[in-house]
Amino acid sequence: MTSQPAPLQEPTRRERRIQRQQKAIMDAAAGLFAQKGYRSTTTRDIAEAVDIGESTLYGYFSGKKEILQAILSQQAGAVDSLLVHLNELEDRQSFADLVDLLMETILARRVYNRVLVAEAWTDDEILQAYVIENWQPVMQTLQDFISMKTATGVFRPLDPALGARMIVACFIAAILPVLRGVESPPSPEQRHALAGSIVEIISNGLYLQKGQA
Amino acid sequence: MTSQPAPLQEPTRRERRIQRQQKAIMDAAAGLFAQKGYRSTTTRDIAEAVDIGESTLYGYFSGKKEILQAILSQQAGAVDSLLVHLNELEDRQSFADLVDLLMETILARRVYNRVLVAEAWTDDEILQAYVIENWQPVMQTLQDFISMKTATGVFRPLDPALGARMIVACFIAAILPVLRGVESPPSPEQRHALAGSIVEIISNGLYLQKGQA
Amino acid sequence: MTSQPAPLQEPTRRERRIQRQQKAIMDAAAGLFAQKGYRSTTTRDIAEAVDIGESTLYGYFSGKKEILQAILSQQAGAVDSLLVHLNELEDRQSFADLVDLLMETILARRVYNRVLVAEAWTDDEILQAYVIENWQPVMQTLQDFISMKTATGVFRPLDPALGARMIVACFIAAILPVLRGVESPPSPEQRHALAGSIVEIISNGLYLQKGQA
Amino acid sequence: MTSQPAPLQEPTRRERRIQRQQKAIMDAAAGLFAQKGYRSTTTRDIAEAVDIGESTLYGYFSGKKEILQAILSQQAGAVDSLLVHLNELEDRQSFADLVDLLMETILARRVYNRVLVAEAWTDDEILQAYVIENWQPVMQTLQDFISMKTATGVFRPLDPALGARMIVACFIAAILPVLRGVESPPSPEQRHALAGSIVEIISNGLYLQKGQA
DNA sequence: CATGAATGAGCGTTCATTCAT
DNA sequence: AATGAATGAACGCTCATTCAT
Repeated sequence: MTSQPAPLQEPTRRERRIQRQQKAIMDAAAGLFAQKGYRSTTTRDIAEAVDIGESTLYGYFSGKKEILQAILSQQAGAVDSLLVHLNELEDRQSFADLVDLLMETILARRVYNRVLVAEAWTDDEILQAYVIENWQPVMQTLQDFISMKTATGVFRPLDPALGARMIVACFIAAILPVLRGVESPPSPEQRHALAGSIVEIISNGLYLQKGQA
Repeated sequence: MTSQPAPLQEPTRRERRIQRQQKAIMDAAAGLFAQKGYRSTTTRDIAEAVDIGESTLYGYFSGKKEILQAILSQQAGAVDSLLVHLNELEDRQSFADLVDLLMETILARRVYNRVLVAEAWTDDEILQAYVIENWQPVMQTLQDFISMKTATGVFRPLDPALGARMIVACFIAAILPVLRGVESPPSPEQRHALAGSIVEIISNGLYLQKGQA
Repeated sequence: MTSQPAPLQEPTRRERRIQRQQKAIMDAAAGLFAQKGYRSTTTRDIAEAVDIGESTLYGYFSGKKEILQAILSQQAGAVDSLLVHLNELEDRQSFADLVDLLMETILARRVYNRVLVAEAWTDDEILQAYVIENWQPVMQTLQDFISMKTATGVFRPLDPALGARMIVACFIAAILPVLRGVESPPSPEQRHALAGSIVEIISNGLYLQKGQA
Repeated sequence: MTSQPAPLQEPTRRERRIQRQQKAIMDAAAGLFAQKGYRSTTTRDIAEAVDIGESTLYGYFSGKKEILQAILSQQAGAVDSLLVHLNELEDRQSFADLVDLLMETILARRVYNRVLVAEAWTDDEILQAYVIENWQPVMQTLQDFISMKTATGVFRPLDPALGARMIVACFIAAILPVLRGVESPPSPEQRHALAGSIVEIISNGLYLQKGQA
């Protein structure tokens, strides 16, 4: 008895405090991983950045590797939510809005994504589990969209896989310096304009078409 | 005849043997750096890959870091040679040939380039010294080309910097899996066809133009 | 009473434990440095002598070199305190007491001083920073004392610098085997008698003077 | 047959060349050992100083340690020759000449002696084999001399061992900076004058004696 | 729950010595 | 006889992790 309150669902207080601390550790660690790489970042670096004792980290994560995995996992959900919008992609949905959303999604957690790129670049398991696994549905949806457009004579005949890759490449290239950490993220307005330009290029190419004035 | 004194060029025998050994070390190291990252690759790993004693490495390089720098430096010359072709880029020179050459250049040392990307992603000095320094002239030339085409009404009005970035992004995206090490390099024929497709897309876009049939 | 807040001086508990451990490391290291020399003593040797892990050393000193410097620095303060007595050196203060004090001071940290001699013998910076720097004032005071005695006709005419050096040489020679580690240190009584004999010789020489009987 | 000339005593030509090379190595090594210590001097350092290949050293000495021992052994003979003069030490032989000779002997090979002091200070075997072994006869002779003088009423009553140590201490102290390498060696005239001063002090002390004017 | 202290495993590097040429 | 090349052994030091408090 002794007035034990709410024995079942208790994600309250202590639980939240733990999650807040975990997020603080992940943010600090991600910043360091992005700057110096996972391997060159020491647990001492992380602990100092969060201003806690080095061994306190082990109360929130089972080790350095788990901190990395927690950071990498963060992106999975975010990309999933994209699928909803992608599946609705029809003519009435402008490309620009989609690209804008993709860029916004990636930039929202740009530090986490920078870490993801760094690690996936040298680690096959991470590439598979956190990149291919998450982006495969996106690429597939894009390919299906292209196939449909090609079949209906809207798009020129082209390899859907290559087309999908080009689309993604173009908008990622546009934000690469931000992702890499050498440029500031664009304002929503800038980003929107950028998305428009990219879609213009990818849709109609560099060459001026006749009749476009 | 027989008494050829050869007084000048004397990089013979021993010199060549040293350079051969240095290349063997660099190749082995690059493979390991690409797989596990520079930091996670130990000098013991490298020595075992070349099948020499760990301390023998130090007869050819002053340290682990110097091996990395030798690998990174390799690319500088290759990119320089591109500029010659870029500067000749006129109407009569097809885009496709240029893109083909760019891809060939990058893929020729694809393992070295994979290491370069990995390190430049987390190290600002390497990014500056080995990427920006080398690619800036290439990007500038591309921008100038685009500006010229835009001014003469051949290209649509667009930001030359963005256009240049799109061009590079498209062909790099096409070979990214090879660079990353998860796909085999294309045959020259495949590569040539790929270059054609990329140029087609980047030139005229995804949409089928009227009058193109 | 009991509510003593002690707001200022707080080198308590942990601070003292750290200093105790540092001293234990310094003592063990000094013994090894004295026996085998600094260069031939490994950090593993020191750690084993203190019975701690090798890496634990680095929690108390930043490296092997810092352990040496801590040992060398120890003597500075001790020599400084001598100056007080030296400056009071007048007729009423017997030479013997001064020499006794000098010997006691040196022998109190004889192992540290043995290390100091060893390193100063081959390292100019250490010679300057830890020997000349500390002993210069002592030598100067002795020279001033001799000059004064010479001027007043008590001492024979002689080079004060040479005289000072002879004084120091004689008492150091007397304790050299102890400093070197091949003899046990003398008891206070033995040391006192030794000081008397040395002063007798340095004062009146080996020759029996007329009228001394 | 084959006209083999002089099969027995053949310390000619080749033998002498070997000895000349050995001496060159010993001199270079002694200079380095004196500056940086035996342990901190590498075989590469020595080889470079003699301008030969590192492995060539092993044609003249069996290893680094043997070079050191050859250097240390050099002094043995020199000290032995002193004994002849010491044994002739009588009244008619002035102290000053003896001290002058001692100083000259030590300074003649001052670099070798600096190495000897350095190594004997931390190595008991070297102390025994190269210092005590060589200097014991000298000390003994001095003690016998003092005992005789004391018995005949010329010297004051004193411990012969202490007296002998004082004598040696005084003249070594006078040349210590030269031995250490921070002062240039004195000219023969300077050395002679120095010897006179030292003998004056050690004989009659610092105090002005009555009747000495 | 937080942490200072401790540490084993392993890192990059040096060096005296050997050996084929 | 001379040496460039090679290397095992060992060095000083770092760090992710554990544990007593």
